[in-house]
Amino acid sequence: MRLRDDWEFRGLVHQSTDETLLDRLSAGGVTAYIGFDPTAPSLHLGSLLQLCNLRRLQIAGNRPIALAGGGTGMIGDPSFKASERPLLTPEQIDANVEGIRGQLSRFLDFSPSAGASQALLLNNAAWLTTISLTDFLRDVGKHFTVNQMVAKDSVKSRLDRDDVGLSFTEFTYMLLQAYDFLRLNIDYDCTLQLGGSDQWGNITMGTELIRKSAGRSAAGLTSPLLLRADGTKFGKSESGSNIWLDAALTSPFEMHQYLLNAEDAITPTLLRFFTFLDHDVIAELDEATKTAPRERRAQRALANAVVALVHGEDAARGAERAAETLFQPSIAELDEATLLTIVADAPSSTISRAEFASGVDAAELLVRCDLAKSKAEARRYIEQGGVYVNNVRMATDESLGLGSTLHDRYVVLRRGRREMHLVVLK
RNA sequence: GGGUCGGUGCCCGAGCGGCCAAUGGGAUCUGGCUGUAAACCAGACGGCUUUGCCUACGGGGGUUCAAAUCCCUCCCGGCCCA
Repeated sequence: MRLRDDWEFRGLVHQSTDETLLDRLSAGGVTAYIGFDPTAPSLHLGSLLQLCNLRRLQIAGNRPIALAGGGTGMIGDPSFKASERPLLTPEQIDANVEGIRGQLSRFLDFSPSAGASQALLLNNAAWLTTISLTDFLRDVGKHFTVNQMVAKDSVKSRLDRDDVGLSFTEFTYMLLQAYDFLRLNIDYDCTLQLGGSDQWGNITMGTELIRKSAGRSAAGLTSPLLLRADGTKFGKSESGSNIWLDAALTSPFEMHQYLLNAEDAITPTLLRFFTFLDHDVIAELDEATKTAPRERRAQRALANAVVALVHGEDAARGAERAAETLFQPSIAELDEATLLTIVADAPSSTISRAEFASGVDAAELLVRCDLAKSKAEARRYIEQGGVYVNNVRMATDESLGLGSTLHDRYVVLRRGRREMHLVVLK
């Protein structure tokens, strides 16, 4: 399958500097890069599309460069941000870059056996923290006017606000990114930068700098922003926190659940962006959502594919098995072996048998299991009928004891429609 | 440095001496309807040893029986001037 056909089918292109770009990528041999901000120790679902795109490029025979923003991270990208970013310390940034490094290898082939399309991981701290200010201003700054910089959509909203403002430091960011592209173009023959649509302004600054200062041509390509039906960004959990790619921060089970609950309207797009499934499979799944939405076949396929991609096949199977077991209405009739298989994959915690036998305050247990932030909140959930023990709604005056266990060892707690937790007596 | 406006709960934003844990909107959560969707409807939404108590309206100090509300001072931000 030619890359061009695949990208068009999946709707991966939002803006492009060059009509022939997809054909050149289809032919292979292009070096392209995407930058990743080291603002956190892990990448999250919001970065997944860019990771997949680099992978797609590599599969088609191009050379992908993942650029960790160890230098730009010192400044902070103001693009479409409502307020000034807090500065990270160099130590934090270094630690974050290291965390991201490990995750990239799941998506890209960094081994020499990949030949000309061997992936590269670079850190722009290498050149950004060493260039002198006067060199930078003469070599980069001279090519741009403040007039055009001020006119960028990405900073316009900040300049128009009457409550926040934009620091000179962040204003400079677009020049730093342009310089990255120039360096990669000269040192690695990198001729393409990809990114989300919010990066368009920064990317074109780069192509312009390359043209003006090196007399070479380079291209830019952005992908559409992934929005949910209500216009909010995809990738945040319901409570607003990120879905991380690091299993220690977001368990495979949680990620699986998040995707399994994707709304119908956005699922076709997610399948195209985040999976490598064949076009006819995707078309079938689209159809399944229309004809038999309650089966959620598309969501299941999506959750399995993404968790497998990020955490491996075993993790995907474990998460699916745990979900099937826990959400079974007749959970009380399950045999012990089945429960035992999901302990590792489901969110779970242990409590001493003696403590549980003497009676545990339900509100306190909910807090301990992370199903409630405070006892007041836990009590509220119980009062509102939002707490289930072994999938049976809990009464306000009910207390928990050995009588609540399954096989004398397990208690399945649920808060609301879908927050599950397995308590194991030890 | 000067002038001026501002800093309120997750976010936006009212309040401008007591009736304020603080109107309203958004977000979130729970319930109903469903498919562990969406939309819609209803309710909840600082904490605790919960008829009460504690902590909160940028930080600290003060006035007062009583302060988010008044005064002093410091910190932070916007705009204008130098």
